[in-house]
Parts: sequence; structure tokens; C-alpha cells
Amino acid sequence: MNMRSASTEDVTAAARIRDAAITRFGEHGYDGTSLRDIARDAGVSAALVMHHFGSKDGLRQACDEWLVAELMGEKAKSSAPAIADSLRGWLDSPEQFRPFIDYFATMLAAGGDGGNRLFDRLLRETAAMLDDGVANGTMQPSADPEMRAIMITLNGLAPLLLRDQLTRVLGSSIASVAGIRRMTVPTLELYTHGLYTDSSVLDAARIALEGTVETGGTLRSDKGPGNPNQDPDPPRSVLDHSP
Amino acid sequence: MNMRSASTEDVTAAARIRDAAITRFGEHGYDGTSLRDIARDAGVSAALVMHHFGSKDGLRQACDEWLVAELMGEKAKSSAPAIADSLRGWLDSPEQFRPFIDYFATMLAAGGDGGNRLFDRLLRETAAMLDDGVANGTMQPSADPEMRAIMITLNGLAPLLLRDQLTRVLGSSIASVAGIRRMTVPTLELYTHGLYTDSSVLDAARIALEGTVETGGTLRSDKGPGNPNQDPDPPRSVLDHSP
DNA sequence: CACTCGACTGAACAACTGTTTAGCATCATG
DNA sequence: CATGATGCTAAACAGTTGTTCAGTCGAGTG
Repeated sequence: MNMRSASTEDVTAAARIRDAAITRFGEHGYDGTSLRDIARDAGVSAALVMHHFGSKDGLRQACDEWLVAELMGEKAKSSAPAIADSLRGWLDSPEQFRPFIDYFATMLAAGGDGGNRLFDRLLRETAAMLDDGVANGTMQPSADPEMRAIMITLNGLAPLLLRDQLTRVLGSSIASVAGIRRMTVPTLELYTHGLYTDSSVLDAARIALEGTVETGGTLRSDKGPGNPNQDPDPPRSVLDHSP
Repeated sequence: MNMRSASTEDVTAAARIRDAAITRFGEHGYDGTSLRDIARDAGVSAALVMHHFGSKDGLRQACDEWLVAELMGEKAKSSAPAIADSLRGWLDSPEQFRPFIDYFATMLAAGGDGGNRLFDRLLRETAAMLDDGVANGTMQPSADPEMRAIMITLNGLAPLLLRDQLTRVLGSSIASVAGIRRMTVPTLELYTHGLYTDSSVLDAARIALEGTVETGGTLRSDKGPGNPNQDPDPPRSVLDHSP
């Protein structure tokens, strides 16, 4: 686990600028940060930022690339998942790596080349992990493995993107190890026993989806307004579109 | 299901300004949008925006409150979950409600009073749904119901916050009904059968967490560097902190 | 009618934005 | 020594920002 840049300090002005930019971009966003803010944090003039990075967007790209390299750094190490491991390393001492976590989250949410590359890599790692698990017999197969990998990747990133809400509803605790750790059991419960006690909801959704055609328009398995056989309104997750 | 403001047009200048602001804030963010942009979209002068909303931040608050009211509108209707239903309504025709979806996502991610209220409400709805399910016998109990409700709420919101990444990896399809609908089966698979075929990972995590004390510092169930009984390295989700 | 009040505007304001320019040290190399 | 990079800065530039102000228009009211 490498935590260079956070302990071994790179003291060149360019590095200080980059670090200050990552912190401020992660905290206040790209548009919410001015070059002069960054320069002040780094103890340099605004002109030097231009000198080293060409433009504000150039600085952003440099930050993106630095963070991508930091997260994918252990590429040499066989074919083991790299990003997920690096992320777990960060989350083991969240207070120390908070700036990187913040910037990583904004990168993913904002899109852009760096964020896209990170997401793709993360998705590929997840998909590979799932494929291995299915081959192993340790994981359930899926009717739509690609989409399942996407959903599980999204689920894994959700606490990162909504870390402020998470911190708030958890009281004061999170961005701390204890808070993050508390997510382990409920997550593994879900991934082990699921949520429902039987497969009726899944079965119902499968049957309903069979009758629909993918037209791209509004496709619903409309039972008709007068049909008494309407949905028994099972508890559903927000984005669950089972009819 | 009410879709007023999107079909029944409120043509007053203030409403046009508000709609334009929601669209632009959702698309380019608060800092990335100028009052003159909004005014141009609404066909008015920038000064009128100030006249009606006092300041740019006042406009934001008005947008927040309008969207909160829109999402919680059906409060009168018994105690049935309201926000989740409204959201599902939006997601049934995502192209029509895209501006609201975008703004909703940025509200949640940015925090602020409106976003917090929405998240809290959503969390309460989810927790209630889970409690009902457990009481019903249709859902599994949890060792940490509060945290489980949080995690499931986060999971439900993830596709909203990362909708751009979702759109990208799914090809061109999403923000369409078909794309969203494709998430149904993998999600319900996970919620029905879980991911793992047995409970070994969960069991291992439980045992390991028993031995840790919540000090607030770095708490790990360190088996010692020479101990051969180390983690068998099971496949783990990104944020899964099972040791 | 006069008078008020709200919706609305163009023009201006000061502050801030990213960027440019000219120039100052420093230091290695010929 | 001169030469030329290199790291760095103060000052200025042009454009945009949120906001203010004075004032126009029209509808309603006494």
C-alpha cells in the first residue's frame, strides 16, 4: 500500500500547487475554485500556476492524471484488482486521504476523461471479480451479468458520492474508520441473504418484463385501468421498476 | 401522479425563471451558471431575477423548495411513501423529467437544507418499508436495521448520481425507459438471492469484527504479521471492509 | 384625473475571473 | 564573462460575475 504524496512530501512548487488544487477542487468544485485561491494555498503567485500548467483546465487535467496514476499505481502487480485495493487503503484512514477521496468522487460525478477511465477500470475489476466468483461457485450466476456488474459497481460507489449525507445521518462519526466499518455487516447481509425472504417479487418482475417489448418508448405491462389484477404493491427500492 | 409544471405550464415570468434555473443548475451546476444565462433562457432581464428572488442564492433556495414541494406534494395521501413514488413517476418518462432528475441529484450531492430534507425523508420511507417487510415476513431481518436502511437508500440513489457513467457504459440507450428497466432484474436478483452462495464471508466478517474495539482510531483485527491464519482474500465490494 | 404599486428594463458598478506580459533573480553551460 | 534557460512575480488586461439604481410601462384605486 503506497501512501506517498501524503507522507513523503513532494515540495516542489508544482507539486504544492497540484495538491492545493486537488484539495480545493474536491471541496468546492472546479467552478467554485479560483486560481488565486489555489495559488494562495500553495504559497505562490497565480501566474506561476499558468506557467506550470498552461491553464486552469490544464491544471485540472494534471490533477486528474495524477490521481489516476495514484489509484492505478500498482499496475505491475499481476492482474489483481488495483483501484479497489487502493480505495480500500484510502478508506482505512479516511481522515488522512480525505482530499483524494473528495476529488475522486467529484471526478466520477463530473465525468470527463479521467473519471471515465477510473469508472471503466473499476467496472472491469468488478465484472472480473464476479465472473471469478461465479466460476468458483462462491457467487450466484446472473441473468444479466454485465448489468449486475454495473449495479454492484454503482452500489459500491454510492457511499463515496453521498458521503456528506452519510456523515450527517450517522451523527458525527463518519469519515472515520468506525463509521465506514459499520457498513460492513449490513452490506454483507444483503450480499449473502438478499433482502427478500422468497423470490416472489423477482418472479413477478420476470413475468411482467417478458410481456413487454423494448420499443424505446413508454413500455409498461399495462393491465388496463379496470383490471382488478393490479400490482399488489410489494415494497420496492427507489429505482426498482418492477411493475 | 402529478406532472403539473411539465405539462400545465406556469407562464408567469417568475416561474419561467425558476424553470430555467432548475434546468441550468442541474446541467451545469450552481457555480457554472450565471444569472444572465438563466435570464436569457427565461426571456427576461437579469435584473428581474434579482427583483423576484433577491439574489442568486435566493433563486437557488426557491428552486430547492419548489422541487421539495413537487416531490413531497402528495403528503395528504395517508402515510404511503411519497418521494419514492414521485421519483418512480419521473423515471417512467426520464426524457420528460430530466431537468428535475438532474437537479434532484445535484441537490443530494451538494447537501444544503433542501437536499438534506429530501434525503432524510427518503431514508425514513426506506426504513419504514424495511420494517414493514420484516414484520410481514417478506424481508430478512438485519443485525443493524438502521444502517441497512441507509445502505439501501444509498444504493437506490447511486444510479441517479452516476447516471452519466451509467449512460456511457450502457451505450447510448439510457436516460431512456429501456435502460432504466434493464436494471430491474439484476437488482431484484441481488435483493432476492444475494450475491454469495453461502454465508462464509459474512460469518468471517462477523467473527473478525467481534474482536475489534471501537476506539475511533485505526481499529483492525490484526492477526499479526507472522500469523498464517490470514484473510483468504475473498472477493469483496469496493467499500466492503471485511478484514 | 392623480397616485401608487408591481413588473420590468438598460446601464452602470465594483469585484473577481482566467490569462498575458514584462521583468527579476538564479544557475548551469559555452 | 556572456548566454540562455528556468522558476517565479507584480501588474495589468479584458471579460464576466452578482448586484444596484434610476426609471419606464401599465393596471388598478382613490
